[in-house]
Amino acid sequence: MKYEAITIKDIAKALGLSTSTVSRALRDSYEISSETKDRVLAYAKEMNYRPNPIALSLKEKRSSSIGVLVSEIANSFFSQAINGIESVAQEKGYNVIIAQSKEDFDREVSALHYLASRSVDGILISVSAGTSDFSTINDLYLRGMPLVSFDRVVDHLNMHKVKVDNYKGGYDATHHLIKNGYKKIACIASSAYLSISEERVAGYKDALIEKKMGVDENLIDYCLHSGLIYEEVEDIMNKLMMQKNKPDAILACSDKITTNIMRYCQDKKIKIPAKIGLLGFSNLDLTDLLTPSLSVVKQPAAEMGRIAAELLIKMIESKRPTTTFEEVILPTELFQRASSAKKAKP
Amino acid sequence: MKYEAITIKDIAKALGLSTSTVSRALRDSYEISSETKDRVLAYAKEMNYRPNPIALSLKEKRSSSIGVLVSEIANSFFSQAINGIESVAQEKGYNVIIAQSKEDFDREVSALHYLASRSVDGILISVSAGTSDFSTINDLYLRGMPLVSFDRVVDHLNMHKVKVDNYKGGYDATHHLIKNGYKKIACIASSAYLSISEERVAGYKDALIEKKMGVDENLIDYCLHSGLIYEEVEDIMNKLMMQKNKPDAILACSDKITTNIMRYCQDKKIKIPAKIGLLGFSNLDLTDLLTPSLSVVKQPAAEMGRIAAELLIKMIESKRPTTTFEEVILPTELFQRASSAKKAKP
DNA sequence: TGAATTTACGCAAACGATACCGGGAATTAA
DNA sequence: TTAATTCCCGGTATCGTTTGCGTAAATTCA
Repeated sequence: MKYEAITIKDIAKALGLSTSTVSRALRDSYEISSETKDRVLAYAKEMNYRPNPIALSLKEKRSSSIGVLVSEIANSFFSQAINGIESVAQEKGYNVIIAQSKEDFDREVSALHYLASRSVDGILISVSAGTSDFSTINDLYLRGMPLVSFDRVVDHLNMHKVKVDNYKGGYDATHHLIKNGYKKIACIASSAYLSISEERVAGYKDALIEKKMGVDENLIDYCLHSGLIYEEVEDIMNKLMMQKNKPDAILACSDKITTNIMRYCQDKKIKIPAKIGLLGFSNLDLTDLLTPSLSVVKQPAAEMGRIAAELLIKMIESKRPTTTFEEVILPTELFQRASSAKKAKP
Repeated sequence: MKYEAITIKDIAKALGLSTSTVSRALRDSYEISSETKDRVLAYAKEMNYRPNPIALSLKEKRSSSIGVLVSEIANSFFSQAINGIESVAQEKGYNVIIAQSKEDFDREVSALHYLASRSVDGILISVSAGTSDFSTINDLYLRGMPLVSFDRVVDHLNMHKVKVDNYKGGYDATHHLIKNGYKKIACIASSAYLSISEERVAGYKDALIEKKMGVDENLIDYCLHSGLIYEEVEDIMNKLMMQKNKPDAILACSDKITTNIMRYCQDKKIKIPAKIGLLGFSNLDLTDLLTPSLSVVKQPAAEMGRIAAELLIKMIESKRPTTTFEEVILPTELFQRASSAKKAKP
């Protein structure tokens, strides 16, 4: 069943004019008499005429829509980011088309191809945790597709980047744990492919080194799927808790990892923070209401989305190809709560 | 800056063929010799040819995209629903274009017009809490736009509906509270305009009446913005806690209302469930980890999204106009946890 | 009055792809 | 040898819109 709507041709036929006259009348061209304009406008309004955006897209070679590729929509960070993106897009007259990679490289590539085949004017991308090959993205860049990466940016590619200060986020979080008396701090990061993992871990390491605490590689681990699967976190936690140098605190570097650790500790009846301190990167709204209330590093998700969307639309609407790329770095925010409370002196 | 891509014309010119021949070769028509097909296919592959979806849309009068209108993307229920929608759409070759109304009627109308002007083949809609006038939706229906409403459905309009058994959800929740010894159960619902509010409240009332507990209208209140704004919930809670017939339990009928009540009780140091029991509709992942763990009525959000998307795509792809409309009703699930624990005998 | 402008509109091409129609060349049948 | 097929392929209209160009009619100017 089709949704049939009135076209410029219908108006032309009804009023005995040519399509060009109608088109110009609707665009208020100076070469159309005011009487004709009035007739056309009145009829168009009466028939509720709306220009066909697809025909316009074909003509103008632009679709007025932007693609957003994230790993998982049902993730508080990304849904907040999309919220920001949508608000900017709506304001500037762009559609937002969303796609999710589910942290899978193949799905990411096919989603990119799908979006890229000229159905969007630009793409906002946060790469999947499973992605180590960026040739598809680079191909798009080389072919002139406006791209902006956010959160999980790709360091060595030429494009605008919007991210948080992951190094400082990791550093501050670790520093806070140290200050609160934790001695053996483990770090569970997302996929090692991601620069955000690298940076957060670097901040973690430097905080330890600065306090002369030494870095134990056995206390550092990575989740290929960013903790999306519980078992992934479970395995790492089992390994960590079995080893001789057992941690007394954990820095979790993504939302799902953080909450899955909480779930693990609840299952295994490991008391937080008595047995183990916990501090995680998270954008969930309710972390303050959790048991125990969760210390988190929060990212300004909606703002990242807004800034990324603005950069992208600026690129799309620019006459000349963009040659210099910005890297916008926003601050993270540390919320100190019960899950990383000061450790009782032994 | 534009993203230039190869067209069928370029291939035709390069190989000394006509566009029609190239088109047929690409579609594997029988009237093209296998040599020509091979040449075309090889060249197309080499040049990474992809058909222009916009040109196709114009020709076929379909855009292969569906619009989704929700009140707020950064809401666990809707992001889970969108997740389900996206997975079905992706599978069937449709783009998903999202728009949010922010619970505002005007934004809803303009978003609908935006989506409707032939840039989508159909629309999935969950109406905003501020909507009492459904003429825009009805206009779209009359003009043949395929529409499916989900969650917040519109009762008196002709369209497929996918929802949960709100009545039973409200009834079961209230029954559970009664069974656990609560005597004065308040109910805070979303906008009174929404049928989900009406149905949940009806279930609540019937459960009370069945136990001969009587319905006190002073214990029932509505949030025009579905609890999106904290102050809205704060005002209602203040009113409830001030009045002489103070409730000893609350049934909260939406995600944001539930969590904002928890926040309120934490602020005001009102102990849950000692001072007041709490049970809410919610789709958050972490309700089991909250303090206290939160009793909830959960909706199968992703499944609702999937079913709604399937119904919509079936409608879009149907040759004849849809005349009979389905109403799919899914069960809710009640999770009994600490926030509504059995009341100690006084 | 005749020429030069201006006014107000129509024609047709273009965007990329598809499909109907038609036709030349090669093959087969008579 | 000629007519009838079959095989391949090209021309062109079409989708809805914009826009450069052309051109009658109306107006202005000399």
